[in-house]
Amino acid sequence: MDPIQQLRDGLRNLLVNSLEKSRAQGRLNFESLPDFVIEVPRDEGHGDFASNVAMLMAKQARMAPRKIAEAIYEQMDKNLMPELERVEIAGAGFINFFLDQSWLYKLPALVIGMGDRYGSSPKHNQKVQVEFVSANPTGNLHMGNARGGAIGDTLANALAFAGYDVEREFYINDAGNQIEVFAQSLEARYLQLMGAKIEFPENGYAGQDVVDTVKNIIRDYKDSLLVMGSEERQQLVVNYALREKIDYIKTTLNNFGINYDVWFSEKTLHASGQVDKVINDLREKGFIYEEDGALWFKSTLFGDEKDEVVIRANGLPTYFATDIAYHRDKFRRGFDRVINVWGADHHGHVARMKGAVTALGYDESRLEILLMQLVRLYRGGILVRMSKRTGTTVSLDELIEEVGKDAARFFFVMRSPDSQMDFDLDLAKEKGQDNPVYYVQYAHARIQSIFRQAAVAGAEIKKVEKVDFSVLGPEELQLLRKIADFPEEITITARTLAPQRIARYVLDLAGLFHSFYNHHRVLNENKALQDARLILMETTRITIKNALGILGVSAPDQM
RNA sequence: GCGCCCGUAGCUCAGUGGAUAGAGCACCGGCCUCCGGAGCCGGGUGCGGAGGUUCGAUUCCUCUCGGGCGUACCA
Repeated sequence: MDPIQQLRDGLRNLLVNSLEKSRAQGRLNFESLPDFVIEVPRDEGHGDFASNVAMLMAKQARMAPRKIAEAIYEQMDKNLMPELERVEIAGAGFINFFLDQSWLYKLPALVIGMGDRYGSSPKHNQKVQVEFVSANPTGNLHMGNARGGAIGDTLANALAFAGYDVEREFYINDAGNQIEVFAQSLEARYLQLMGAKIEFPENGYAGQDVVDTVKNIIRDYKDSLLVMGSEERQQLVVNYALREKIDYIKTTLNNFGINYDVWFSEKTLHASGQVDKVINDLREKGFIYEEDGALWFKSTLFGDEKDEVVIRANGLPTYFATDIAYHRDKFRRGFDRVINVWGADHHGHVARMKGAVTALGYDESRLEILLMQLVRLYRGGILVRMSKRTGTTVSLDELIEEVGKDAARFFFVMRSPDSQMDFDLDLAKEKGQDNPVYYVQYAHARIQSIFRQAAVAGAEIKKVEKVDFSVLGPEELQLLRKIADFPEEITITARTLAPQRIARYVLDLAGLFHSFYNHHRVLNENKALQDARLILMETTRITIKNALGILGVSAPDQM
């Protein structure tokens, strides 16, 4: 399978074997094996792999790390690892392994054999749900939704590649307070446009998009709503608007490369009685008490700062109550991991949500909440306030139109979710070399161009099994080594929920390619070298394309 | 006040407790008779500050300064 993993396992074996022998001979004293790593050193001069086992062992062995490393070295049975060329002890006590480079020669066949699956791990029968964006269906999608979309979808892709069964879910907030206000706003706009002189609700949705929706309603329903009672009228306009908004959201996210498996309606949680049920269940378990006419959840039991209202004095459930029901529903659907991508403005909700999950009897570590810092929008160097209500900011569909899906997605994911992001609209609108996505896409297009040239020249691309890779030089082997890192890069991304790793990885890989390209010709007189380099190019291309695929960015054949 | 996130090069940002902390942009200088110059090569006295834990701290802990967000019977 994964050749890197095989080598790591081999080296781990070698070390453990040597440690045990040293202990048996009384040269080394230790109770248990430390949790050591076998990593690819940053600096090539430190070998292909390195281990920190000697340093971690120092305390319990009561020996200097370098002494321990020497003891391990002396007991090492190199026959266990035929690829091993030499071992060095370096620095504070690192054990550096230098391998015969021929292990890399097996890689191209693996990559080409797996094709668009290269980088993926075998399925391991674990279900994970990623819920992201879940924007209120009362307005346009803003930059925060866009960032959440790029992050969530990239994570979902990475998790799927890492072997999980992944479900993408959008939670539709189609119930609750903001929907009432939405309905009142729509109704007021309708009546106003029909000539009535009435006040617009003070906290209503004042954006132009509401007016546009109402104009559509008037187109379809004319003045027929004037004779209705207010309740019936509000019902009609809000249902109309929700349909329109959800449709808009679906279309826009689709254009952003995002397709959900499940669109989950908040309303159904109320309708099916699940909200009442979950509050009752928590009450029976003793996590709910009554005060000032409201029902409270004892979130302080779980480390929250204060308890939280679940049923208001007016008898209506809060958003939190609905969310508890929602999360029980998620776990009942059998997910091993439940991942929510939330804006940082919801961070106060994390502790109590986890508390509620614990109270319901689930292990809270199965709920992972990825907090994403908010996006600040700049235009002409000036901060643009984002307000859904007034609609004065750039929406996702406008962004896609201006900078394109590829650039936008790459840009959002490049940054770590927990760092605040300044989005400079003027810069993003510049289609050009400032944007790193072009650097990567260009690498892919260039490789395709080489193949077009090869075809013109009538160059034959040999089967990978018949190619001799020993003609490749250090720069090319470095490229292969980077390609070999890809599967692990994905599993780390899936474990640590750090989608920016994929962007960094593919930038690095493209950089190695461009450097290679400028120093060596693929098509040349030396046929054996040409054969090997053509395969190397295809191997590189597949990896770039797969990485871009995870990011939701296209890999163009020409630009 | 309290809580969460962030302070890394002139700017925007990477960096799963490891060795000499990186990239892009900007700035300066090189590279096309040759597969796409949207490229390559070279040029850098930077981890906000102070303690602590550790063989080893940009990374973990405490305090402190600065920025953002939250602190509703809103979502």
